[in-house]
Amino acid sequence: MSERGSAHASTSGENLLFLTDDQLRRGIEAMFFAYRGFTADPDRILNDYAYGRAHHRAIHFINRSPGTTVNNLLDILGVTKQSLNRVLRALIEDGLVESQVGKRDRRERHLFLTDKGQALEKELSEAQRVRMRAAYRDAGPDAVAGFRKVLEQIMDPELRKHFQSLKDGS
Amino acid sequence: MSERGSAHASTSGENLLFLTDDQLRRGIEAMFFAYRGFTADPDRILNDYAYGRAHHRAIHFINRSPGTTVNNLLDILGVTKQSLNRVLRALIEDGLVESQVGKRDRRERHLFLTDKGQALEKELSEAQRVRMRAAYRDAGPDAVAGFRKVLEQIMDPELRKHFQSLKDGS
DNA sequence: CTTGGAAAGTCAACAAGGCTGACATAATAT
DNA sequence: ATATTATGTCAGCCTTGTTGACTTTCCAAG
Repeated sequence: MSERGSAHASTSGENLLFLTDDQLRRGIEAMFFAYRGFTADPDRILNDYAYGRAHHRAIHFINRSPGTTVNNLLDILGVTKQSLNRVLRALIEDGLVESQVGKRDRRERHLFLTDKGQALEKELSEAQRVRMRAAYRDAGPDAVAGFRKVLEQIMDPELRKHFQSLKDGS
Repeated sequence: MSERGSAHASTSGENLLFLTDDQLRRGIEAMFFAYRGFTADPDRILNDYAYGRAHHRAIHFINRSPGTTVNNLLDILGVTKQSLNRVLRALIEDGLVESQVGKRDRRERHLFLTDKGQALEKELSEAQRVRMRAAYRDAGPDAVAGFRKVLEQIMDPELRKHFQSLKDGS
């Protein structure tokens, strides 16, 4: 934590200019505008398939952790089972997701993407990656590290756990 | 500018590891989880007032640019006038927003927060700033700079203009 | 073996907040 | 005069979230 030489705004010898309300407000607005861009490309594609963001999120995390249970997905997505169920039902009916009864615990349903589901997942995630790749490249590796660091701090601790447990494998 | 692939280091003398699909996916998930945290605190407050995020956004940008017109707000928020109108009507009826007929162009309505509106704005934004302040502090100034840099690149160019024009004054 | 409770699914009803389309009004611009 | 712009409004639709009530399945503890 280096010292910064410049002028005021310090309570403990550090330059805390980056913590002014104005800086914070800039960050808040940046999050707002960026999130719109972040979802714009997948949204366009989903529209063609008559799906929405809720379907995208389910597809993403099923792809990420094949065989995950409904309850686990519920935790990650933070919606009610009724809400998720509506989405899953559509995806299963349309043949994008397969639901397998658990072997150890046959109450549980394990979720998998079918080939068709994987195809859509790839289309969606690649569209989203194109934008992120361009942003990362323009901003550079140091900026990317900071980006991720701040985002991680913004998360609720509960969600941060989920995020981190996705780091390695499911 | 090609370079894709997973794990090899450089094609042009630079280390491009931060552009791997895995890194991109991590960023995508970080955005997802962080945005949830980002909106969580205001959402809780809004719930008490029977308002939603749409009201928050309107309040935020009216506070940011007092006297802004409906059309300008429409551009920034990226929703239809019907959608915005529903929200504005509620805020005006409840005495949080005041709508003044334009003087030069009397078709326009200029929007202002009343004292009551400013009070809610302050409550909402302070709740959001508490989280952001903690995140900024934990991540440090360099990370914050990178955070903002990447977010700005993620925005649609159209929205980036709006973001940037909010930098100074309205 | 019975039973309590967990996991999952389902139905119904509702709300917020998006959307489109059609139309009204007022005022500016041509 | 007429066209265009800015705004407002009504009606209706969709997605995606919510609660509440209820059922089915099935594991596990008594």
